[in-house]
Amino acid sequence: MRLSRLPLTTLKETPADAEVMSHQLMLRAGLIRMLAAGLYSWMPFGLKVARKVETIVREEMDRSGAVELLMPAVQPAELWHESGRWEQYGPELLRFADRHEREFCFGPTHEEVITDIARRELKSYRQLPVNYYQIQTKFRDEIRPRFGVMRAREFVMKDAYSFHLDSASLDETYEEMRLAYCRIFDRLGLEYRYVRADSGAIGGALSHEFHVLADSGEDEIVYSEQSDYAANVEQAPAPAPESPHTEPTQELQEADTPDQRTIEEVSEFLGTPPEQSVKTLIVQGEEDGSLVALILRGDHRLNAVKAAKIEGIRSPLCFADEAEVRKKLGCPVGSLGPAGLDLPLYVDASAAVLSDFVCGANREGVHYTGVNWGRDANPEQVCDIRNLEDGESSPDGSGPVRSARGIEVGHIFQLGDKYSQAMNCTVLNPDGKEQVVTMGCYGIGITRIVAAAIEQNHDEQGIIWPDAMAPFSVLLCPIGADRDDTVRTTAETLYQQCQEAGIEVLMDDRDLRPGVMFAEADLVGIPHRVVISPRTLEQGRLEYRHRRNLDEAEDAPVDELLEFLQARIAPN
RNA sequence: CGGGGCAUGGCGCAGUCUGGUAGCGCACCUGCUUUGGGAGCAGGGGGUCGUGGGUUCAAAUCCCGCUGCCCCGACCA
Repeated sequence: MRLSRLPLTTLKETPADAEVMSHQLMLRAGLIRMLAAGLYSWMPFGLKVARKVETIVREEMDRSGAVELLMPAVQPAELWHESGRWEQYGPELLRFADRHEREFCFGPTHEEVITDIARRELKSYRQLPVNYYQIQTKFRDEIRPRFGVMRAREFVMKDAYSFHLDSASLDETYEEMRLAYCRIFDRLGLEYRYVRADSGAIGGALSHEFHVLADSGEDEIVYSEQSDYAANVEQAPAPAPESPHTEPTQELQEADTPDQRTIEEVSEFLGTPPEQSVKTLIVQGEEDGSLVALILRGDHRLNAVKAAKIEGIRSPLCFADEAEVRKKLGCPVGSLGPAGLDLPLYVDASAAVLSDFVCGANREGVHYTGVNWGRDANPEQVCDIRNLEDGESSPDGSGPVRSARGIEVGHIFQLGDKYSQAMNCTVLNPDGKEQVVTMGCYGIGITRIVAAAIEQNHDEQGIIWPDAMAPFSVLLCPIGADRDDTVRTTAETLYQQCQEAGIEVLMDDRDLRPGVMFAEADLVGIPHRVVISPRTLEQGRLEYRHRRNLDEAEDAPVDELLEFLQARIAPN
């Protein structure tokens, strides 16, 4: 393609409302444009990249034996009533009515539709297992779309759904999908981890997430360096406390702590370490209007997912707001503590073994010291409601875990019979009896991968595309082509040659000044750059640089540029 | 949805407090010069100041409503 034919508009300045680097660079490099909150147009360059991702995903899905189909994006409400999700799904589901007042939604996912297809198409166990997939635009009316296409409302997803007679068959396909996902992310050239995950609202038993590692990631994952244990912190069990509960040695005492609210402030003020104190968080209980207290060691962080799974605690976890706490408990949140608090206490195991600890006295500006369980407060339940932290021991006993941030780009689930049961999707088994099928589902966020790849591959100048995702492999930069016939004809010849050889080549034939041309080249991040200029052409050579090492120029031969390039372009 | 902020040409902003002929940088167009890291000079086009109402001789500026967007918390590929 010739850049003169493509109205590429790049931005020198960063749009003010783009927070993360990938969003900034996608806007600056002209990959996407925002239409409304969470809605983006994919401009020619951006679309090319998204298509590259799609192609690799499609190839590996096909290789795994999955079969592609395409379902409607708009789905009738009846199906969602059948599965029960019309009521469950909440405002994230975009609902609307047609001219006949029939209710529909824009599909955020397709379990209902595929299960409907399956129950019509699949009659015999002989047709199983089968794994259907599609690549399609989804819509989820996110509470807060942000980070550009990373968390957009409309996005492209590859979703696959497998059907099985038994769980052994599901296990097999699940493993095949895991391997296919690994091949996909390997081919895309991304650094990723797959982790045990919480299966969340979609339900089912086993679940793994694939995360692209990036500091801007919204998820925290923990992994062992000694074994292949890796998990989303959401569901990684925290280690049981090493030291058992010891007997009290101190009396309960009040300490004035004016204007000291956070654990850090109080610890500093009283001269006690944070791990010798306890923090108290008030959340809604299972019964409407009821409150419960969560107690954690001062230096630990609450794990909302683990907490919400505990009986007696509202799921999803919902914090009581400050005003409510003040009204019902008579003190600000910074002064709460388990001693004398008239709420059920859900105490993290690490907090439950403390003795002589510090906590709020449920009065503004006052804390207790020398607090002890049994004597001063009694747990309703001792449980695991905190995050596993970097450096703590791995749940599989293989040594310490590391923690890292990740962007969730893939998620595979064993669904079991949640949908097939509800929607009566059965086949005849070898005994001639009707049997409810068992299901798996497997998602990849195509458009999110584009953003995730940029988060992982950029520098101050711009994007550095991995070969497999680059909109073009090679960028030809003729310098002074309007003034120098040799440059122009050489560039034209090389462009033709590359095209005939099947190399995806982009020529910047806009006759820009070199500085502008290079700055834009760096911004859009095409991996292989060849400069055609009078200066080097006089000596019968060209200048080659890889986007990743802009400081290292190589001489490239004019006569054998194709061979030169082919040796450097990674096979896909 | 709760809390905070913003809305002035395509982008980034000033002007708003203290009402008085709408401005800067980038981008865009024309010409000349320049040509290996976002050029220089000269000229030019483009804005009902988000929207509806109110106050006033006069509103981007003050008041009220609405809308949109961004940021912080609970959801997800």
